[in-house]
Amino acid sequence: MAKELEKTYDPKQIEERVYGEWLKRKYFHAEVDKDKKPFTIVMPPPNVTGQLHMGHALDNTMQDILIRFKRMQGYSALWQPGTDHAAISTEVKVTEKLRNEGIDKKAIGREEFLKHAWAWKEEYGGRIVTQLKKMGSSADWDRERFTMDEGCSKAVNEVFVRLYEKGYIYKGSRIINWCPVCQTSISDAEVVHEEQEGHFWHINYPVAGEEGKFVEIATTRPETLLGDTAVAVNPDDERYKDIIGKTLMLPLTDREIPVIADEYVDKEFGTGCVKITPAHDPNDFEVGKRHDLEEINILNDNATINERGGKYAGMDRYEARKAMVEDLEKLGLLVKVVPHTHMVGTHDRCKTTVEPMIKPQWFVRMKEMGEAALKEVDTDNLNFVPEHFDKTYKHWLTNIKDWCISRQLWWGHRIPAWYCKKCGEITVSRETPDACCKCGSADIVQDEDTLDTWFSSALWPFSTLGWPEKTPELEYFYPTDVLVTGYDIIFFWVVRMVFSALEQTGKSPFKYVLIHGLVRDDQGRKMSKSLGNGIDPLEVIDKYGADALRLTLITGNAPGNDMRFYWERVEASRNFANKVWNASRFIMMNLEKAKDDSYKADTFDLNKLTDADKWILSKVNTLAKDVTENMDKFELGIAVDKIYNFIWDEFCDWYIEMVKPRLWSEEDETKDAALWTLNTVLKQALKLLHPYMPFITEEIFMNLQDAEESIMISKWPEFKSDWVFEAEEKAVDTIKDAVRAIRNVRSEMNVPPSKKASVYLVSESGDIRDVFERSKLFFATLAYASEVSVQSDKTGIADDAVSAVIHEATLYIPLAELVDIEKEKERLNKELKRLEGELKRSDGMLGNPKFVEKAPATKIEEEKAKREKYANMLSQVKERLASLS
RNA sequence: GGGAUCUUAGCUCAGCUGGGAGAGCAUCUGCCUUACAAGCAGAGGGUCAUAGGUUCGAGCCCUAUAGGUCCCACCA
Repeated sequence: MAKELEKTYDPKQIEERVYGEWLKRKYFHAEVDKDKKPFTIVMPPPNVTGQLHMGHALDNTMQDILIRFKRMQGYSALWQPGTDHAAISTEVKVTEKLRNEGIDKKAIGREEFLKHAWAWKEEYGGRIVTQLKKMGSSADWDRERFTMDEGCSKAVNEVFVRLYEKGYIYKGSRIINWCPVCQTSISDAEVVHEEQEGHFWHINYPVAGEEGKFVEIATTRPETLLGDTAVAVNPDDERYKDIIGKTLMLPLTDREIPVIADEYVDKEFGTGCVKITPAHDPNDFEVGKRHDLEEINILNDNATINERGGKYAGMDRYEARKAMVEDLEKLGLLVKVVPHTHMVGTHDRCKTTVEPMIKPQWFVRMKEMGEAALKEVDTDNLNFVPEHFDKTYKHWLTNIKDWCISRQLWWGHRIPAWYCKKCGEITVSRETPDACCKCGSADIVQDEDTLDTWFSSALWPFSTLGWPEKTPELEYFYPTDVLVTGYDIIFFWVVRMVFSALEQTGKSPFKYVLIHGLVRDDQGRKMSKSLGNGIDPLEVIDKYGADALRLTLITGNAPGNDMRFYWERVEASRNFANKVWNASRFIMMNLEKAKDDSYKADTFDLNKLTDADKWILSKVNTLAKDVTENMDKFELGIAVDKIYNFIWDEFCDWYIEMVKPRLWSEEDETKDAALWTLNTVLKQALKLLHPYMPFITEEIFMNLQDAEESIMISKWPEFKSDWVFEAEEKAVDTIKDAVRAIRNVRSEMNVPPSKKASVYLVSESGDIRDVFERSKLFFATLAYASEVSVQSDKTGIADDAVSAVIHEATLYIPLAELVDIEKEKERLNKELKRLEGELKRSDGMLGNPKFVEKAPATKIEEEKAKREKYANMLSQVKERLASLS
């Protein structure tokens, strides 16, 4: 059975082999199984063209932990994976690639371009999935989906048609955000506002027919002057009351524009006069609607000035700005230029400054669906973890505007709308129609635009399960249980999934939204390509193993909080893996030497266990309960911290050390109990650790035992009432106290471990004496004692022995040659002071009538017990001091 | 302008419903003790941002202040 294991854990040799084995045995695959309860997580689909980064690593680790946990608990646990077509970024990449090959996108046309795009997808689409596998992700790859596959596309069309028929999708000419580089409209969510250093140009607009009279306006974008169709002032502004209704000569043009009054204008800001450009500013657009102003578009799609711009036509927007400012100065109309920092909208993909433009686009009406989504989060059907993120969600939904869903791209779901060339009617249809729905003409042409990527991702939780078909999967696995994602895409994605699911399926798509933060660099900066400070998860895996990376990402982190990445932390994780490895190695070595197989018994006579065995069994039992509870609350950081402490401190540093003398001895009659306990507790601990560190736990588990075929599908440890041993826990805790007290004393006296000494334990309590009597063997080892004498008084102990006091007992170590009486007194006095302090605190509480009156009885009892303990220890210390002087 | 969140040991962070301040790393002191030096044993180090308040009791709840971070927002 157990074979020889290397002295240090080497993940490289193991991870690929173990993962391959899991795949081969189909452990990741979840089926509809009426005998089991379903548990479902849908993976946020990474971009097909993307590469694994720390964000994915964290996101996927958390999901994998939850899915492995639930799988072991006996659920039919489905982790539904897939990838996203990522419209803009893929289109940009493919276009770039073609350009490098000397191919012009527009020249080859839509059909041909899409062939290239699909080829690109085929080539790179698998990369991210391969990388996710290296993390140990146990997703059901047999069910892998793609947002543009047949089923998802069908769902997209279905939703589009339904919303259109309901009047929730409409086409309209509105002011939208236009990216001049990507040459497409983008939604509000895709615009990021960046602070930029700019200028305020103060310009005089001459009043028509009144020589020498001007209205001074201030603008940050002077080039938009060409599209001005009014100047607005506040109706209550006394300064400008007299010019309302007058006409101004628009400089650099031959147009005249009116002065209008509108509440929108802030009297305090700028000059109090605002130029109105309805075609290139969202506010001005609104003002224009109110005052019925002409909308003059002065820009081409690539942000050069169009034919309406006269002499500036053809210039780029910034060139035109410069030229116009110069011309205004020549005309003496430029009053001043003031430096001004302001927020400028940029496209989140390419960082280009967006240009507001009026364009015919498709929109989703958000009012009703937004309200439904808003209400849902107040029910138990939808919960954020941590809870406060529901505020972010609500805040966004409260201020939501209609969603612009059309994109002037080729890569994506083409809008299922056809225009009739004859009558102009729009036909919206699930399948390509033969004729216009109104006049029957076959002369129809499909809308050129595609849908926003998020339109299809919004359907992901149910489209991947077969919706709109009523599949068994949809019936069984939907609604899903948990969505794991970063707080940065709550508005992009979570909100849209919720309202889409509510509208289409009548249910919230998931019960919990587990939010995590960002993985930052060691200086707390966001990892980014431009800074070059990103750390490649694959490099971490290569150097330290996937388990170490996973542990690092989970340890010491609370839901929703950002974390910093330190190589030192990965090292610490790796060290833990090695610790687990070596402890297991030690145990297996000893199991091999066992005379019989009784340690394998599922039912072992617990009466044969010693105090130490019962203590650790009781501890691992409590651990199972604590870990399960915390994982149920999504407190993965707390759960893994408890496992770590149990394994390293309690199991390795204490229990294994306690049993060593029994294992060394040939004829110890409790040896089989020790072996059974080591084996049992290790298996329990490995199982609890498995979701966090799947590879190493599997590798050890497979070497350790042959009863179960894999730790992945083994049974999750449950709390067992017959593994509760309170008395033994207390007894061993007392011994640990004694051991620590002795080690402390020895360390302070600089006694090396090699120097053994006799230890005397003196206690008036028969129970305490029994405890030490029973555990004498390991107590002696841990306390570096040559021999241990348990007695009820100080008979036979030298007066100058070093001593240590614990509750209800005093320990003596006669180390005459080493003892410095003064130093010993000093130590005891320090202890005296500490105990007096504790006693004072305790007396203060118990002496407070209000505390005794109002505090819960258990608290008071607890405090009384403490007081008694300290009083007892204090008197021992005093006695000891007295005997020394 | 609105909102969220943070301020705890030298560093990075835990601390769940209020009941004697924790971890990892770093530092210092001993140890090559037959699983592990990627280890073992021990130690030092914190008026929990500040000021009030509620409470028998506050790192935790309330209010204000200071500083940091993030998100949203149409101030030209």
